[in-house]
Amino acid sequence: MIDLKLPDGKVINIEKGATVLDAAQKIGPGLAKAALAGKINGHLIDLRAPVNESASLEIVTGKSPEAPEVFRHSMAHIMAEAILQLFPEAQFGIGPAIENGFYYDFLLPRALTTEDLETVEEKMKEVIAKRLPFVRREVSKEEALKMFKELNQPFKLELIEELEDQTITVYSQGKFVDLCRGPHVPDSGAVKNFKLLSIAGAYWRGDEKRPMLQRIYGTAFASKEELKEHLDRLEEAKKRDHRKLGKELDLFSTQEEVGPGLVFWHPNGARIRHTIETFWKEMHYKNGYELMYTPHIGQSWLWETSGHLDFYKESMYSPMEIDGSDYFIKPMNCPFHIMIYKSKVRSYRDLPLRWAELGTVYRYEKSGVLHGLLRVRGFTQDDAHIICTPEQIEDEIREVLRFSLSLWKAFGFSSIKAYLATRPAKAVGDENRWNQAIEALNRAVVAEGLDCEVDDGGGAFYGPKIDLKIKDAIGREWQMTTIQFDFNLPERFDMTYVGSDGNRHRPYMVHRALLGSIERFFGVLIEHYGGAMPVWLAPVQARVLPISDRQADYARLVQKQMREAGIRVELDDRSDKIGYRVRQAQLEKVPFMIILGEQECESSTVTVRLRNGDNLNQVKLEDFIREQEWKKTSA
RNA sequence: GCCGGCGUAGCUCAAUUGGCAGAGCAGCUGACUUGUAAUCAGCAGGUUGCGGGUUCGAGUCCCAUCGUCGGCUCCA
Repeated sequence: MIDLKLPDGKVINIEKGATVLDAAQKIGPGLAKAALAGKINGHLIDLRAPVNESASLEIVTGKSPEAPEVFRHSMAHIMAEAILQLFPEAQFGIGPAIENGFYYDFLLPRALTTEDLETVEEKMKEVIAKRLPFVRREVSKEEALKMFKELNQPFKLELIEELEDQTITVYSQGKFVDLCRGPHVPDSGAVKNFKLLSIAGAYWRGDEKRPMLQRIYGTAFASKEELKEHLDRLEEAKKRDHRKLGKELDLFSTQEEVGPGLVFWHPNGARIRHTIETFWKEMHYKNGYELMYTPHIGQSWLWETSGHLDFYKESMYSPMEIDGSDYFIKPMNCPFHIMIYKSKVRSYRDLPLRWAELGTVYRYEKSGVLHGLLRVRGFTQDDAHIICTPEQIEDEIREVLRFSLSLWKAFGFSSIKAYLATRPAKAVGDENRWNQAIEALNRAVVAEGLDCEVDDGGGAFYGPKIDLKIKDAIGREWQMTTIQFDFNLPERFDMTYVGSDGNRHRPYMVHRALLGSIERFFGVLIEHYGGAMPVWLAPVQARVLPISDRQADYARLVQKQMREAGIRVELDDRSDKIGYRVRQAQLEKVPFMIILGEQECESSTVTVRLRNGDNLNQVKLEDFIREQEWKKTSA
């Protein structure tokens, strides 16, 4: 007999070699029925796996946090079996569980269509109905190689050959056999709430030189309700798509005749951008930054010195020749800021320098990766460089982080997580500096009470960094802020300052972009608010709607007063019915509709319709103006 | 860049097996003077992304190209 310690502290005894399912049975038949897998000493294992020694045991049910990974992975196998039935000659790549779902990569004799998804789904339902057991087997490496050779599965052979272990586990259900570590649900009937979502091309092992496989993405959840919730979320995301809203609200466009990835800001979008940038500039001045403007192009010397022409050239636009010299359009602002730094001798008394610029850069992005405002070829970074002494670095980092958080709060984002990336194997800069930098980043995160994940060795070769990911209104994470040390450029450009000892020293340099780029930020902002911008950002904050011509004079007076109060206000006195004009303002997501009829005219008041349909009935205009936040003041 | 889908009026979308390119909204003109998400009538709007080809005939089929969408990859 062996002891199994349960999560609640209780200990049960089972026979050595009994299965997890036996143990679950012993705890309770209800639990055994709901069980999907087990967890022995923290490791996920099959329900039918034998337990040979005393350990801690947890039964994984549909409600466990580990469950989705297990049943989604099983779902991928079920899909693979469906594909095998439809295409007996199919070759299989990999099929893992992913966030919210699963996928599997196949090499098939023909391209799949969206109709095929339904066929595959039907087949999967058949497989599920059969409740085929997932059978785990351990075989020797040679045996495995022989097995998958017979099955004509070259991708699997490649994977097996790379495995170090001499014992290989394979899982099978029905006719489908797969190389797999497991665990899986006990049988194919254990999970049925799924939907196939899309087909996509995917290179074998992500390598563009290897064959392109066809990937099917699907989603699966423990309950019908959760599945529906997820599908609704996808639907909601579609509604909020910034490309759709950008067109509907006339915010921006890209134009085929001009070039992909180049953004046109229409008047409405430009209004919002202007408001964002004005606020951003005020905030920077208040937080001790200086603002700068630098050129858009520079001679090749600059990019040779910075190293960009060595390792970033494929992302840069080709040079243009001017008076016999090559000029490149800038993909980054840093070399220009450095040139300002180097324009005179700097003393330790001048530091820290906080230099910011809304700098527009151009990068060549592969055509296939362009995406609305989120991935473009020309964009404006809200860039800054902090140049300081070693003694100042800690305070500076803390300050940047604090500043960043205050900016996010102002724009209505509160859920933020930090990701710290440390020194990779190949890196420049001496280790002391790296350590000091990482320390500073670490302490700043702690001081601000941020959740932080550490990516050990995930930093760039030139320095460690902190990225901030923000969560939007429907729970999606976006990587926006980056705070990045650079031990490379100060060396390459030989940046120095004169210390109190009269000697020259190398300053620290930190790149940081808080919003990231204005374009990308705008895209995220649109999706976060579903196009209904908060009042201070709305391109049109209020629209005055007189019921008939008889209120025309009063309407003009109201408009004038609001305009003089600094409000972006429009008058819509067209001879259409009020319902029509309300509808239009509503579709344009104007925050306030100022309705003026006979009654308002007589009582010298206004009635305000809000975007949510609520009314402020016959209020005094001054009171209404006073009570709203028309402009965000930089705190 | 690669794999696959899509591209018809400013927008959203129709157009049997290849057989006269159409509707709603938006726009313009006029009437209506209106109380909270669409008043009515009329007018105008197109080289079906661009270029080739097959065919008596192409929005529809084929090739190429551009753009876009879903992914892969990249994001020093």
